[in-house]
Amino acid sequence: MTLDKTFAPTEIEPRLYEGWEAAGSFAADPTSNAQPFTIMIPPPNVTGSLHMGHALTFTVQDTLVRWRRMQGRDALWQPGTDHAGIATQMVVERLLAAEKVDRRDLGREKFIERVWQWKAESGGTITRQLRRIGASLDWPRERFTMDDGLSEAVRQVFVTLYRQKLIYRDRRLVNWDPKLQTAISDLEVENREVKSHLWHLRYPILGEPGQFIVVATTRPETMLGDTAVAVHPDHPTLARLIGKQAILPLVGRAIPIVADTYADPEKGTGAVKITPAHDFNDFEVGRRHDLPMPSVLDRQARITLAEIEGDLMAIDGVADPEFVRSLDGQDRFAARKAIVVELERLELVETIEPHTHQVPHGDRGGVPVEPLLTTQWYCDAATLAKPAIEAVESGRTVFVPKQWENTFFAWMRDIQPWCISRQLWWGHRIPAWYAPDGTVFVAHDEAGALEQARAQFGPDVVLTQDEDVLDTWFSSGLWPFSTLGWPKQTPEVARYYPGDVLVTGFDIIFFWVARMMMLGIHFMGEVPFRTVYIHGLVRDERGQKMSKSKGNVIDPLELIDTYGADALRFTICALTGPGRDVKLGAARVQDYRSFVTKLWNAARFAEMNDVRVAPDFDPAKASLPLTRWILDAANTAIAEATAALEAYRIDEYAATLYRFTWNTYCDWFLEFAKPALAPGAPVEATAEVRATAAHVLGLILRLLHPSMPFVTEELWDRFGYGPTGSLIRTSWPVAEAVPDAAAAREELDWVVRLIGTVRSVRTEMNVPAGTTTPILLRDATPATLERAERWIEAIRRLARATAVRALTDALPPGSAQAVLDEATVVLPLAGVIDLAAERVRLGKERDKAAAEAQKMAKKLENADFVRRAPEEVVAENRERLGAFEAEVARLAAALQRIT
RNA sequence: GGGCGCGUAGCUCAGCGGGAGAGCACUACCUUGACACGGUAGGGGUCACAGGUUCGAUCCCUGUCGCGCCCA
Repeated sequence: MTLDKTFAPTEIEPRLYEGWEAAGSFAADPTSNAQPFTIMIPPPNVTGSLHMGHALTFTVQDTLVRWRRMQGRDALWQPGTDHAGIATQMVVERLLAAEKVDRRDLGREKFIERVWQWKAESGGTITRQLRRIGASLDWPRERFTMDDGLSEAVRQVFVTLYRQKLIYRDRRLVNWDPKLQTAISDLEVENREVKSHLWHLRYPILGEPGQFIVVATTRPETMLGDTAVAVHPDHPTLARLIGKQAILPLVGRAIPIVADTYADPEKGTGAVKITPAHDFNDFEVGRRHDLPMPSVLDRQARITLAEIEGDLMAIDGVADPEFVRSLDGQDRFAARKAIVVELERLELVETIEPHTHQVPHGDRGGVPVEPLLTTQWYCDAATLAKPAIEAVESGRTVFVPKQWENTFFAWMRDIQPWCISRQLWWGHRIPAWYAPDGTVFVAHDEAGALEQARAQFGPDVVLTQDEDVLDTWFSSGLWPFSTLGWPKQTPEVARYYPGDVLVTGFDIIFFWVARMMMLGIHFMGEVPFRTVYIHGLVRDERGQKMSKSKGNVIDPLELIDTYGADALRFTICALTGPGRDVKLGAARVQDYRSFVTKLWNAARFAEMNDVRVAPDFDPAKASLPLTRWILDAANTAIAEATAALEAYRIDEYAATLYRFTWNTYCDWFLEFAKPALAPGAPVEATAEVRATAAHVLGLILRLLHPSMPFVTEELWDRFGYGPTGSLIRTSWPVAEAVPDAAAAREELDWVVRLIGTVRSVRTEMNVPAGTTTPILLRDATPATLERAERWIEAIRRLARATAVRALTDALPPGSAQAVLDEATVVLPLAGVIDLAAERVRLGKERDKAAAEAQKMAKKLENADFVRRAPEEVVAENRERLGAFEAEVARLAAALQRIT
């Protein structure tokens, strides 16, 4: 079975993964008696390919799932993808554009066919890539948000909420993306800083020739739709104009000057133009003052005059219908320029100041959104939010880290109606049908709508289905139960809802977590998950966000190709602190690849030394200090690793195992084991050491498996710990009592400190590595001397010693000395070391110990400290004072001997 | 403007009331039969700053400065 010199992930990983998948190792078992453990995958977009953010979130999820599965839980990690309405439609439209086809020419039905075709051909990219990082998803359960079953869930939810009046149609301002020509929700709008101007425009006062009210605006092109000018009621100079009328330049219409606190006297000129149909604040002002709300921009954000045609009039030097008509059909930015030029010509521009402000942009289309007055479907989020808020307040769902609950609350407590209709083709079509007179019927299908129509109208009428589709997040919001078969009452729904933990980034707390909470509670009567674990974002090594435009994007698949999936996964685990972004570059992954290699080489060493699995090995029967010591240390590692995972401290879990594997098992245990494994060692000791080495290596493989599934499974197989591919289902280790652990710890601790002390002195005194010396112990107790004798082989190897024995005579000339507990360690190095340097070194050691002792003494002299500090703290300080004082004395004596 | 988070060794971060830590990087030595993707040892920090609470503060409180993010 000889292990290769190095671990070759590219060859081994696919084979292992296929083996697991074929064997059904990832499968949940609804018939099992085990306690379920459920994680719903945040469904990646079907258009997606694996990026570092995915690598982070899926590594964390897989680590948790594999761990719980090993603990014997019936783990369900539910896979699937999201149809991603806008994103997918854009991908297919681009493909069509390459064929010089517009989707409108193709027609809705044909277009949707094309999307499905695209999905069949290219939609599997992300799921293939998930396999590359080792994600143990239960693939036969894979779902897609547009599957029949999930679509049925969507219709069921829509119809139910409609009947409960929690979904309704409303005509109000909506965020309109003129590029994609669809409404979008508040969340899909991102404010971007834009350098522009603030135009101060003069609106003539009606009946007061030569008098103007000056309004400041960032959007002169919307002035055609102005229906008022607002000033603050308490404005010192402008308030007198309230109740008068202004003449809207260019249009010629008279508009009222109204009092409204929305006009901030400190900002701009103190007067603002009110365009209710094209600004959210103005819309509210318009409602308060019952103003007309003409739209002057169409769905492509071009000027349209249809609603103001009748208002146009010619006023010399102020308004010119011909000019206004020339704007019809012009793009909003072209119109802005033209209007400013015309107003300047009319001397109606007072000033133009440079102005930087936040402009809302569509997150997908990337162009400024246009508030537009349209009829859309809305969901009454405020009502649904209440129980969701309550669930988090009462702790039925807990956020980790907890501070994200504040973010959740802040948004949920001020939640706005959720615009759920989209003017797209790819998505869940809204199950609403209209009679010729506009009456709307909401039903599961057309037959249901017809039935309702017959009941209302008597004779059959022709119904047309709503053209719009639902916001993608509407179906994602049902994911925790729609994937389980709901609305059917499947065993899965009963068993795997609610889920245990949702793992995701903070960027979709609003988009997704909040919606799942609202809809899950409403339809299932219970929260969709007990814990929401929020991790950070992946950034590049310098902490910058990865973006294509910056060119700092790292491809996780390339990292996997170069370093292996285990190295990438362990790196992610090690760097994922709570509430911290993960700064990750190839260099880091390379660093942690060394750990994978280290593990591999430790296993090779074991193999070469005939370390074999001993099936009947019992830690409780370990007799040697060395084996008891490493078994005890393993128990500590098991406890720490388990506690870390329970607390979602993936970084601590990784650090604990890194330390235990490398520093404890490799650096000390295997080194100490070498004498016992060497030829000529006592047979019984050799057997116990071998069996223990195998046992603890097995523990390490089990403990590391959740984060490094491939290399651990490979070694598990090669060593024959179990059948091929069985580690994934092997039980998670639990601590097992070790006889006399404290004594073993004390013994090994001393040996480690002795070797460390000797090594330190040798290096500091520049003793050549090849030089060996006896180690002489002065003032050592008989117990110490016996201990040294027991470990003579290890001490020889690790401390470059020829022998260890008591020193009863005078100090040999040219010796180096160090203090270890009650003893002084003496290394006779005549002719090798510089005695003057040794004197300096010992002096420094003594001063250091003396400084510590003095610190302790000073503390203990403080009566307040002795009186008020806890007893054990005072006792500890006394003890340390004693130890330091003894050390100072011994060092001083050592110094004395050479002077 | 409101809120959240962060400022600890050159870098990345852990610790968060009683002895300043890890990994990487660095320096020196070591090609010793698992591993140079290695071993051993070492240097390096007024724990952002200023107050306060406390017997005691990197840790708790207040303020200041700097950085990042979210919301308006």
